[in-house]
Amino acid sequence: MEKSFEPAQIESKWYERWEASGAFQPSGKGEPYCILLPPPNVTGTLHMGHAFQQTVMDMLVRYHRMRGFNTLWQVGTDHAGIATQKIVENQLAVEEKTRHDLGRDAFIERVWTWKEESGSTITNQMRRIGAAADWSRERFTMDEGLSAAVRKVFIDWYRAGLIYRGNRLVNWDPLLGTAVSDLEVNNVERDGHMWSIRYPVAGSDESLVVATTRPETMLGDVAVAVHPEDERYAHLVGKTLRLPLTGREIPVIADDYVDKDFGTGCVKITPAHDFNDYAIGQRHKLPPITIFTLGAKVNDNAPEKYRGLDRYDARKAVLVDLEALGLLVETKPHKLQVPVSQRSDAVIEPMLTDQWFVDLTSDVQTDGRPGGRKAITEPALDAVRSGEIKFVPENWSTTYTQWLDNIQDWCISRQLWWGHRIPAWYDEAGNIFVGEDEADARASASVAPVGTLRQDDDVLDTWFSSALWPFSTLGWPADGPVQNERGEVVANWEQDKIFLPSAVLVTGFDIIFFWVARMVMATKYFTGQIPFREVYINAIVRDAEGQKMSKSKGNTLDPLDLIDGIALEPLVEKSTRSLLIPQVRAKVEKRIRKDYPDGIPAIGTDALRFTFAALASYSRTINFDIKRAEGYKAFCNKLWNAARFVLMNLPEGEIAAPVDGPVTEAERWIITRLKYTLDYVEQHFVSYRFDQLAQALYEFVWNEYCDWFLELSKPALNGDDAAAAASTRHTLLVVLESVLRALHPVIPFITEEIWRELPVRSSLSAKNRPASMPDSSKEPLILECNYPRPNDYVADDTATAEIEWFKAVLSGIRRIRSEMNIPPGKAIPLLLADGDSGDRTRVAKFATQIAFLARTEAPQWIGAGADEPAAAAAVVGTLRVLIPLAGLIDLAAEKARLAKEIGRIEVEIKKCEGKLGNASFVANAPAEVVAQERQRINDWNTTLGALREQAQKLG
RNA sequence: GGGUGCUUAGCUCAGCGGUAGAGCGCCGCCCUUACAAGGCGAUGGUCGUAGGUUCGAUCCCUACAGCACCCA
Repeated sequence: MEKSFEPAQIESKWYERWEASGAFQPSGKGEPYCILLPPPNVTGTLHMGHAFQQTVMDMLVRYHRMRGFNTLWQVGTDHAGIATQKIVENQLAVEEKTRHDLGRDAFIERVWTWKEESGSTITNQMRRIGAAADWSRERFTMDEGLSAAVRKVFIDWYRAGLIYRGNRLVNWDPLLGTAVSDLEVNNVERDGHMWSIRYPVAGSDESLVVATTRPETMLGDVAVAVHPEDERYAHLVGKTLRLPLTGREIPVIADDYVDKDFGTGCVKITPAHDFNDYAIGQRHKLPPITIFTLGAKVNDNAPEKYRGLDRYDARKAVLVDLEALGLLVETKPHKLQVPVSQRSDAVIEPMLTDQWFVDLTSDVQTDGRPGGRKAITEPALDAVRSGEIKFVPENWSTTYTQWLDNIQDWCISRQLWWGHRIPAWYDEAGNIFVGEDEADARASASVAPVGTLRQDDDVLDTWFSSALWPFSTLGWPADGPVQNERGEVVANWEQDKIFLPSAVLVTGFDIIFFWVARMVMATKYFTGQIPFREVYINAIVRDAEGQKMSKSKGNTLDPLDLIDGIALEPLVEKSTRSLLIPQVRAKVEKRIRKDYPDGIPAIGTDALRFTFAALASYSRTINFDIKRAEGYKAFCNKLWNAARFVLMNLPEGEIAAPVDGPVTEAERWIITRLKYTLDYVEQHFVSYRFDQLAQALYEFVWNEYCDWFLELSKPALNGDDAAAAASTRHTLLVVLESVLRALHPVIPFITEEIWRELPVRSSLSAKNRPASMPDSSKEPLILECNYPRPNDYVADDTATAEIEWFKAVLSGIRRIRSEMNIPPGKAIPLLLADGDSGDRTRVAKFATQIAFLARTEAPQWIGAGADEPAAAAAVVGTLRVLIPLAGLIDLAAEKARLAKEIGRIEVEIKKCEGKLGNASFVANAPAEVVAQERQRINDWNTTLGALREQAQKLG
């Protein structure tokens, strides 16, 4: 083995071997365990959030595979309708073309080409993370099979009356020219103005003043509303206003939506461009007036002079004209919430358009069939409320249920070309025909079409197809094998439906609505099953200061840069490449030069994964500190070197197990510790506490195996007791081999690499080979081994007590050495006084180890009453461990050290006495707590006695 | 306005009704034959504030403050 851990060398060779072994595919044996990968955008790249999430999934998948489950990690990508279309449109823009220049078919052809070019980027990056996924079943939401599922769901829901087409107010992105979901809209606080405008009452000298942040929309006003109990305006309700600039007459209406105390208490109502106003308009049966085109320019419903103006130019023109008329009462600065499209950053314009919706809100249809709330929404709510689906951490279920309780119908149509085209046709009379294809649509119709049929131009929301992921990827709705475009079988519902429900969904909280809820709806409706039993909501990865990672801040990290390392200049270049604003570029460059003056060191995949695990508590954010990752690279190196030590000390050939079990206490102790560690690990896998899991293994490897067992093995290996030496060699190997398997799900590469170096053909490893791999001629892989279980190991509490005693003695001597500045290499005399018979036995047993590890001469007992030289002392129970002062130690310093220790213990004793002296404590506290307190005070008093005796001896 | 979190060592975070912890950093001594990406040792916190419950509160309850995020 190399002298130190070199991640790049070992990572490169294992992934292909693993994949080629077939172990990533379901074994066909054991209980099914399935994880669905949240499909990333096909043209995306891997970011820290993906890397974290995928590490979590991979740990679970590898662990359960080693535990003998029939494991499937279902992977794939989604077509990301808007994002992908926009990328290709941007490419066309460079050629000074639009998608309309190409036409629909040629454009879609071009998107496919781009998908073929860039679609494997993210899946290849996943392989670098070590993702043990079944690539032979990789799917894409636009695959023929998944598209068939989309069509079937649309048609079935339509025929069940649960999908409808309607003219509704939707969030319209005027830049992209499509409706977007309310989930794709961010409300952003912006500085704006509040304008007060006077509306004259018709046939009177009176007037009203309305306040608005969007004065241009007055062109579409249909009313002014006041609160029904607002006395100031009661006499005007029912009267008519003359709408300035248009000359139209509009009524004053009363509606308790209005807040009397906000502004003037009068609200202009523009139903065609505001969601609240739309609702009021419907209540009062006021037809909306649309005043904008789909490109957010003023349309022909407005007075001629404003027509064709962009909405913001129209605002200026309206204000100028109102001012001229003396109707602009006030202008003041105002902070307002502006709806912004996540996809284009354009300000959303609510628009009345024809769209397709999934009904999620009606209880009963007019013909008596169940409405969407009963058929789709409530089953999805019940799945979580009943506990059938559990969120981890649990409180996210509140987020889920509250959203579903207040859900709106789902607008599923998008005015895009890239996506699943809606399987609906219109005849010349406007009748709708829905079906698999035109023929099916005709055949299923109850009326004869008038003239020719024309297919709907729109496509479905990408999330519509993602909602079907839990069952469409398993082959539904076909009932036999499903092939991909290369003719390979990728799914077979008949067999694969055993993977539904999947075990756990690992995903971010930000898509609980987008995706999680919709998967539950669709899966419940179409299969009658829940899509997954648990939902683990992973934390959001932020930078070391807790800031959100963003390219314009320059605090993003590319997981591959952490794995491979990157020099400063290339890092600056790639971080600023896509930034167009010079000030932002300069800021980002400055930050990167400050944060990473030497670039980013290569820490390797294993250390990155361990870091993610160690940070994965139930907290909702994790702050990624590169320093922490470097620490875990050191851990990998520690493990590596421990393995080197073990291998250096192993003989050639078979390593036989000692016939009567481990010979030494140290061996029985480390095996006990291993057993308990594995017990914790098992619990932490169940509770998804990867931080505690990582910590338990970290502490075992470093603080127990390396710090104590390896050190204790040195005197044993070099000692005279041949049986102890042989047994110790075996235990060194057994524990190392076990802990490698235990660590494999977290750090797969290094564990596979070291494991291969072990004498795997020995009886030791053969017994851990799973039944599924009986072929001994095949090169064994750790990833196919059984996961170590607590019951594979025997606890020995007596041995543990012995070693704890030994550690206390050794730590006492070390403390004296360190505090008295005795050089570590210098051998010192060691005397022992007092103590009981147990101490005598233990000293005899551990004499060699103590002398070796503490660098002392052989221990000498001082008889009771005999003269003692002045010495520094460590106290273990009643035993005094003495280092003579002569020539080594400063008497005054030792006295001061003792006094400090005595003081500390006196404080502890006072605390105990305080508790035990309190009658109500003794009366009310549980008996074992009182007993524990009595034990403590005894122990402290024993130690105190020994320390005082020692202080007295020093004079 | 509704909801959900968070506040513990210099930093990042665990923890928990009964002796306050880890990693990193800092300080001291060591290149001791697995590992200087290391070893040994030390320092460091009245657990956001104020009340309450309790024999006992960092932990449970209430209020408040500050900081995040989600929804309207």
